Amino acid sequence: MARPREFDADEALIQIRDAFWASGYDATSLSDLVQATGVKKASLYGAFGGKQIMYRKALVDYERVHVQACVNMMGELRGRAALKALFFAPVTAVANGDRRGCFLCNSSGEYASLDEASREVSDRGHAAMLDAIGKALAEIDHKTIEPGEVLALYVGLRVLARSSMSEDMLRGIAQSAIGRI
Amino acid sequence: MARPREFDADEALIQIRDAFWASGYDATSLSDLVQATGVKKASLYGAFGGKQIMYRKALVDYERVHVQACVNMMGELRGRAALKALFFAPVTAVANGDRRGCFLCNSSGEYASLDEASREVSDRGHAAMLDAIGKALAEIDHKTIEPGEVLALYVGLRVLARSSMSEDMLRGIAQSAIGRI
DNA sequence: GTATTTGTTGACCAATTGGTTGTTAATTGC
DNA sequence: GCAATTAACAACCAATTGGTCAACAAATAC
Repeated sequence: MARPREFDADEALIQIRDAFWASGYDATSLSDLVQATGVKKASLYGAFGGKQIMYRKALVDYERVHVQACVNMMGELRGRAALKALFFAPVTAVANGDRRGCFLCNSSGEYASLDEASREVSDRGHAAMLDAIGKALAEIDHKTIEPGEVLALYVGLRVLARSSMSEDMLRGIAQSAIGRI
Repeated sequence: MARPREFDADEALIQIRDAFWASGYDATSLSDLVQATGVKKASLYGAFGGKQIMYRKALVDYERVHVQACVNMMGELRGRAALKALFFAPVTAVANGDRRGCFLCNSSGEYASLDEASREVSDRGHAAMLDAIGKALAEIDHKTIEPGEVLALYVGLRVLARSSMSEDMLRGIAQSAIGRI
């Protein structure tokens, strides 16, 4: 009963998510988002709302797609294989030229710049990761290692992948980590 | 033979460093720096140069003071005690209400926003940490754990300390980590 | 005291920031 | 065909961004 939208909002949200993922909240301007989506600013506002809302929706989308994929993958592989896949994901990402790290981990780094709603999404994502890690650890009957330690290692790998750390070094870390579990 | 500066440049750099440390490069504006230092913008430019230069000098100062302090501390404690201190530093910081994390770790997260000179400082700082960690590991005759794994754990702890992770959880991670070395 | 040098200051700069609004253009129900 | 609804778009908004400049002020050398 009204004029239909000319762009795919889901597709635009993916571009928005990738832009925030690569550069973070503050370093990504509205013009960056306009360029990334090919959608005019006012239309972006009409479809999503303000910048903070776009960021939150981008984070939710990342949680729904990537965090869920990670959790599902770990649930299928189970145990040590699941943790191995978790540690090597950052390595293969860098091997493919992807140094964006993990959007969730990045959001922790700029937690202070986020609004309350985005913080909750970030916290929820971490909780989901912790849960999947805890299950994998239980499957290999590990009691001395905290799930949080595995998460911290993963976050550290992802953050270091954003800097200049070499693929080989990252792989060495992942191998060392999985060898000690 | 010329008019003397009315403010202490070293003191101002500390305020600038703390501002960047807390909020990162993009989220810290010139007005933030003016407010933090109490020095007018043009004087700041006269003493330091542009924003990027101020960030780089702040990072260098962090490296000179905090990274060096960490490296020295580890050199004195040696071995397992050094690594224990490394892992518990983020916990005590949060216990004192300090969730700024590690300026060096934060710079990795916004590596893409930095200029080449700042990246080099960041890399150099990581190398110094790796070196100190490697020495501590050698002192306890540890061959199966990569120094990079310890660094990744530390970075992960520091990044998670910037989000809402509880002090207790961080302490649990630190205890788990030191218990497995 | 004057020249020189350099710090301080506030005004000023163009560009960009996130965000809004009024007009026009599609679409459906009737 | 017309009313209702909503998208698209350009123009516009105040505020802020990083950065500069010219006038003035303080110190020393001579």
